[in-house]
Amino acid sequence: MSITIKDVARQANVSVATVSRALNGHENVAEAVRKRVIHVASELRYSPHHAARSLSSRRTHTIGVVLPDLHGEFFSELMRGIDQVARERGLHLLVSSYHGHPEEQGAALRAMRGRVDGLLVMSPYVANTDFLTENLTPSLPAMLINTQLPGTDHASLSIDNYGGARAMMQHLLEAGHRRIAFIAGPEDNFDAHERLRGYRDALAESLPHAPAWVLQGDFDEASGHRAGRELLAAEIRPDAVFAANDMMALGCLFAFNQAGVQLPRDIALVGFDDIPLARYVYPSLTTMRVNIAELGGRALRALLDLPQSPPPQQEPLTPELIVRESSLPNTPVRARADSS
Amino acid sequence: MSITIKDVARQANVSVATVSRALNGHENVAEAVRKRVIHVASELRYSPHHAARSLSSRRTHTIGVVLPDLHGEFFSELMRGIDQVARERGLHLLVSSYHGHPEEQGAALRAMRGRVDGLLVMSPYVANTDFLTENLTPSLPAMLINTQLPGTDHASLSIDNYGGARAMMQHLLEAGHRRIAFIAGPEDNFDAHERLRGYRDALAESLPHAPAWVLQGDFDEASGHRAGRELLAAEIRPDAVFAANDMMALGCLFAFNQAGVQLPRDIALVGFDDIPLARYVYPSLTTMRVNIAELGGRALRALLDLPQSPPPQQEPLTPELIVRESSLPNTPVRARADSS
DNA sequence: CTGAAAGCGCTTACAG
DNA sequence: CTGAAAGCGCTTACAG
Repeated sequence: MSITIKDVARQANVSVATVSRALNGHENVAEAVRKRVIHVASELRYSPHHAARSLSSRRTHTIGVVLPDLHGEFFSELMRGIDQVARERGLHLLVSSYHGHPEEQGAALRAMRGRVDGLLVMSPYVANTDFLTENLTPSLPAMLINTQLPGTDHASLSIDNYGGARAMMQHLLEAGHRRIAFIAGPEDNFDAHERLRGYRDALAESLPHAPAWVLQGDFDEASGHRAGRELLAAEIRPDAVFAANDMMALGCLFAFNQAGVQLPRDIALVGFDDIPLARYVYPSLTTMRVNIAELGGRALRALLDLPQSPPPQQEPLTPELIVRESSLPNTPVRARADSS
Repeated sequence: MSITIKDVARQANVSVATVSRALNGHENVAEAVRKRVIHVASELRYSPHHAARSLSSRRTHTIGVVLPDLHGEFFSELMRGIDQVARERGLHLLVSSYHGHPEEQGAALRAMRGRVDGLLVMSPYVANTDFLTENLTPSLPAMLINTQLPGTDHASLSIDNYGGARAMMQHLLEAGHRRIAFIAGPEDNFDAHERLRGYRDALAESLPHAPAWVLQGDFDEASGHRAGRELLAAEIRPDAVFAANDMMALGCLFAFNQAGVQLPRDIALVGFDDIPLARYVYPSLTTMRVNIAELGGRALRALLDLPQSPPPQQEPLTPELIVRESSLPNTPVRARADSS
């Protein structure tokens, strides 16, 4: 059995109420008593039982984080941002992922009851929002991240994927590219959807007669690699390739490298996200920088402010164009085999 | 106020005890009653209050995971493995990272009290183990991951980094390399330490007169990139470079690519970990595969078995040599600029 | 400034 | 098979 507040009270010769007050920093405790209590508590290695504390205080000091998945560059960065703010505020994180099975979101959300003071939820699915709406209760503050929930005014925070994709297209078009292929993300993914829409709209506006050239990918390197090979096999290759995220862009880049295609001389290539590797590959990758960690951090801060400031729709984060070697127009190609 | 077990009891015309039993699947409930209770519960969207439940049942169905950090390829994979097993067993995960500040581990561990049924702890620091030993109580089962805790018989699971590094050295030596440089990981990191030791020992045994050539890195691409540039500036370049992890190997690879150095013709390059990108870079990277997700999953399974089977020291996971292009001896270098 | 007591929402022997 | 009641370890009005 572990040490409880009673043990501390007995040792310190006070009531449990006083121990509680002393340890929680309430004002109304005599200084000498406080010191004694704190001393005894640390001597006994007492640490309050969290469940008991939160049952009586109605606070858990914990935030629930429900994500589609836990691994990968994106979630990992998101967690970093959330985690950092959580630490600043002394909060714990109860994480739960539903592994790409939207139907399990409901269970994940329900399981959070009585365990968290608030919820951060990301559900980048275009459809299947019922699992969400049905399980978001008004009694538990929740902040949606990158999640589209039509017909509700739920607080949410997202990335301007559409605007970002348009900005990237403008960059490519200004560089003189005309045959621009797009490697799309998963069809049921909201970000992927918006980025594709940005590509299509920008293309239709600038080059009304150019047909959209869209390859299906699913946001991982393998699908980018496949798409890259497919593009190389086309009768007329594209001038430029716009991958809906950096991981696919890298897969595509490696396919091009393997085939001896020179970037950007033969084909320009750009991505979206600005993952850490983007700047290290050769040639370095032009991309739209999305500050994912900031997205997470801001979402948590907004969640904590929620009762006070109820602006439900936050301004979306604007991605920033990062021009690197992979799309530099008319750059002299660097020598690749003439140094030792 | 949200729905409690009392509300369900009232609606279903039974006592709270019966509601509890019905919902928890106990045998001793009349079938008709069980059905009624379940129906009422779902109608009311009742979901048990976790803190209350765990306070009385002494079980939390939650596992605490204390890691140095939450982001990056390694932790992300580790979490994936842990998360998968957690879901199989219906467990939740309370995560906590101490962001590379070992001194905060104690607080993180103590905060887990009354919130978790067990602990998964990773602390890859060579020194500073006091924070750990002082806060690991026998009352809470704990499993150490990749953590060296001298003088205790704590249950732990780790990777055979030393053996892996030796195996890689053997591969390089067999391929005929003699001037082998090593890009080391952080000095206070246990994995880094073991891999360096493997390099040194293998070198000393096979080439007693060859001096060790060690560059300091810190496990990220940037430090690998720096080390790569440093190696290129050496009077006599190495035959082969062994980076203590893949991220550094990639940074080094990009530095070599930028300089026009041909891999593996000019210099062979190998890493450690087998992160997903290793197979996609050009040339693809030879590495030691560490099944990180399995490490996490196995650690959790071992934790759950802990009371029953108390073998404290688990067999370390053996990394597997994955030979790819970056170290293939005498491979014809593929053309890089002759296709269109 | 301090203590006795109620109460948070459950689970679980104990009776019946 | 069911209910009344104790109890889990805290916090917090309420008195004093």
